[in-house]
Amino acid sequence: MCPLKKNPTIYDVAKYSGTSISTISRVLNSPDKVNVETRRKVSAAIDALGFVPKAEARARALRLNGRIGVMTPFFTAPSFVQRLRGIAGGLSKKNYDLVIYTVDSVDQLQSYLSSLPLTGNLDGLILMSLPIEDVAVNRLLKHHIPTVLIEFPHKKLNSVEIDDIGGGRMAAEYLVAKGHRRIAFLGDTDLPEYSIHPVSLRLVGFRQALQEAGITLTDEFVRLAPYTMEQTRQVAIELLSASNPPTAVFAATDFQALGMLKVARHLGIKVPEQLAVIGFDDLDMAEYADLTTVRQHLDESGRLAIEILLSHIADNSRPVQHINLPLNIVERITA
Amino acid sequence: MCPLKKNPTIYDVAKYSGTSISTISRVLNSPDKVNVETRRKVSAAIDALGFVPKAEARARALRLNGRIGVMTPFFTAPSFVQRLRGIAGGLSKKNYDLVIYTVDSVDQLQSYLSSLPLTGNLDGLILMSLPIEDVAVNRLLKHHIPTVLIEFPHKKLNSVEIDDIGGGRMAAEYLVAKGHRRIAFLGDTDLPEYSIHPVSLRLVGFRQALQEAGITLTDEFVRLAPYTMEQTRQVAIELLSASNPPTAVFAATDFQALGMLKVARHLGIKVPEQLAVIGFDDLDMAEYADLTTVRQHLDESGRLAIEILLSHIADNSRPVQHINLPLNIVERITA
DNA sequence: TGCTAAACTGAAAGTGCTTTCATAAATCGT
DNA sequence: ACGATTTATGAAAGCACTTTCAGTTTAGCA
Repeated sequence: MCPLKKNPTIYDVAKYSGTSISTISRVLNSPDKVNVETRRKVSAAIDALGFVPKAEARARALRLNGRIGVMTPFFTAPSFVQRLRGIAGGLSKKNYDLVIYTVDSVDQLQSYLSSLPLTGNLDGLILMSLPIEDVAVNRLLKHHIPTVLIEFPHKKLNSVEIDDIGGGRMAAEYLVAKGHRRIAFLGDTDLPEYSIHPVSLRLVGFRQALQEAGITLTDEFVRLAPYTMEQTRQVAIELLSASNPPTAVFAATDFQALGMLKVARHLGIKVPEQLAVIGFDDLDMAEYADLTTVRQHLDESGRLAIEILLSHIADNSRPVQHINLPLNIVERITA
Repeated sequence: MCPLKKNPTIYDVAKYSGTSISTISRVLNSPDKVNVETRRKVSAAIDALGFVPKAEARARALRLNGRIGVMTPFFTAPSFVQRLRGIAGGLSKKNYDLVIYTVDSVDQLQSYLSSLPLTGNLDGLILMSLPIEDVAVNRLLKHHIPTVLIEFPHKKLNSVEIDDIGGGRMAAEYLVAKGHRRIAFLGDTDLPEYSIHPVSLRLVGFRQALQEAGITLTDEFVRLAPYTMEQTRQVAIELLSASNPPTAVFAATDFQALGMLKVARHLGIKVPEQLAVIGFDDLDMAEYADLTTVRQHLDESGRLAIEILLSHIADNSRPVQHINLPLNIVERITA
């Protein structure tokens, strides 16, 4: 009869639609729990009255804001994306907003980390592949923001990690077992300075295991290229067209392994006969390319991260968790 | 005695300072109405407990940072990711929070669309590859939420689109010009029912152009497979191992083109000599695979969407824009 | 000293929404 | 057809604060 009141509340909507406030609340928050017919009536009432739920009241009743933040290096790397997918998947149906903060400098990271906790409108935070200083850790702790780190552990915060050194070793052992002696390493350099460099750890493990097999990794066989297809190709070409090229290459990321494969293809080098290539990550496209690789379950790492986060939001007295995800070699055909 | 509780409220402060919550509230809101001595005690308690009124924090945060929402189909498709990257890039340094909503059913889309404009505190919204009904459009308009649609235009809302039909034509013309007559189409079926299906449009254009070249696309040469590598392979195998296989295939997405290439490789079919493959999208990995493809600039679509959105947020009287992004063929080596 | 106005303060009633719990209705197996 | 579930709904108890209102001090002033 008389729509457009000043500021309709759920009480008004309830009256108008002939239901109760609980029902209104339900159609707003979990529509599937409301009979479709009732839902329709309520929606109509909401529209008719121009009802707008007040975020403040909601946050108060819920004792949380329903927002979880994810900070990630500006996602150029496919692996970040797959992790993000895991996070989004684990969060769907959970009634939390997913707020993405892309970081592209150490300054920005710092400033996010110093202001975000204070604004008090995040219920939890996930840091992907970002290093965090003690000061920032303490700030998060002090403000009781549940936090999960992916790929960059800190003893006081939850984390989901992998054993990069071990992964490097696995790659080395695999190639050695296949009989290779002339083995090269292809890594990237330009993960931005503020970001942890798991690639270096992979190199450490790789070198160790080779050492133990009596093989010395010479400088000539350790190549680093910025994380772009073009630069990777450049380095790959140098490596492969040397006078005495390697018979096997461990690329510290699948992305670079793919670059390597492309170069090999163009140079007419047969894979795996003349050149074995093993990658690291097991990106989606690794399967397409039949790339043998050290698999870390990227999606899973994201999924685990929110699981931990949500459980800590629900009960913030839970002890800190450090989860170590297993690695394994996926043997396809490039090595 | 025991400061640092989880989340101090005014009740805690009241107890700690031996006053009542009303007094705390007054100290916060109108200090001059509180006896200076009491005020001092309360302030001390506030400091000791590290009390931050939640509502205030929220309000401040909401003023300081704007929020842009992006709704996307649950991003399994690489193309969504690349668009998202464009969006994030265009938004960095802009002092807006990026809130991601992943949609995986038509119900969820509806419910987001009916509640987000109201409850979401969003300054603007981008819908990626999602169809939107008139009702929802009107709701957005009514609540003055600037919106940009990507890949699914609506006359009343801003949009960034491409000419899918034209793209299909380009592919056909390209293949015909190369002398092919036996040409097949590989599309996907399982873009979830709620999502627009640009692939069908590509097929329409493709068929048209073939027709004009005097070639009829038979049903046998139109194959649809769900959007997974496995299913795509299955269909590709059927197609290629038929008694009279096609000499060229247009895959409606690069992802499927890659699946096709993989199958061809496994069957020992030479590309492009025995089989030409052309894709659509120009994903990152298309370059790696040397895939000839119809390029749409995915990153750019996201960036443009954000630009339009921000300009409309700044001045909501601007007229609706419909931007049409150009397509072009990137000739690499698979076709 | 007695009486009133001014200055404080706390109890309690909102505020708009969520959620638990109990009840009522509908669906099902047999 | 009948108890057993399952599903849908409403009543009512929070949630973290603000504000009103009445009560208690205190101060002011004959």
